[in-house]
Amino acid sequence: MPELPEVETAKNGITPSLIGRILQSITINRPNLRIPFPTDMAERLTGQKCINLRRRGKYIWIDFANNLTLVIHLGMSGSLTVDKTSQSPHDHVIFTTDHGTKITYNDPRRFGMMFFVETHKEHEHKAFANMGPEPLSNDLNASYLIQKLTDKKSPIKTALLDQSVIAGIGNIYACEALYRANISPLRPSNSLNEDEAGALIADIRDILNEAVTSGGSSLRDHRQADGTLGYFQHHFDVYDREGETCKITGGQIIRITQSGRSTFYCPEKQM
DNA sequence: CGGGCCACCTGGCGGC
DNA sequence: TGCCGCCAGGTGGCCC
Repeated sequence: MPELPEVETAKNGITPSLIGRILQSITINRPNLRIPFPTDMAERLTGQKCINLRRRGKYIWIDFANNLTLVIHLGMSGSLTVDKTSQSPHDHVIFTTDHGTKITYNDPRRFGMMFFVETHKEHEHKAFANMGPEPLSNDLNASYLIQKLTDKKSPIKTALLDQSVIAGIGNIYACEALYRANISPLRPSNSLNEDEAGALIADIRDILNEAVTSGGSSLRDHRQADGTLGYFQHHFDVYDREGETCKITGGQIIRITQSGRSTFYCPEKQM
């Protein structure tokens, strides 16, 4: 599921059940996801009070009163559900609060991860030390982006997936933002001028904000924390629409492969 | 060092 | 109906 809008939706979905609550128990049903769970993860969390939830890029940060922050990444297929009504063999971790609320981490492909950092020392961890600015913050602006792309000859689509350039963008929203900005995904990153960089940033923000408002995108069976489906997938202009007609030019949307990932775009609109 | 390729996993879907 | 190959929202290690 998880690019910035889906991670933000997941974080917001579990926040009311966790803030101010004490974890009563943690059930861990297997030794690892992509990487092993931290040693004594359940013991370190049991009895701890949750005081805040934050998001950085595609990671959720859950802060506890003892200065411990649990970091969760949803990988390709992870989800967090409050009081899930059905069970699945891919329910790997279940957090139970002192109110009896259960928050289930489910992840069929197990590309997700969980680890600890010391609160307010997140940036010392390698996952965050080199991470680019949040796209919805003022840290991202045209002069930053131009400077960051100066020596990059790789395609702009590939650069948008690079979390050290901008945090949180993935394959869907990279395609959608380039479509809106009329920029070909094949353009060398360092060929963008300041106006194009500014327009691209504005479109990235619009897309991400719209998707968050829509509860994210639900591909396959992914759902929000309360079990409802996101619906931004119905607003995709190009993603997964190979062969369909561009609503602006009437041209055909095509699919190409860049760095091993599918790119969807309209060659007539995006130059 | 930048960039490409592949591995990590499971499951759904289309084609034969 | 089955089976098989391909594809999937991400990341990071290895290699040139």
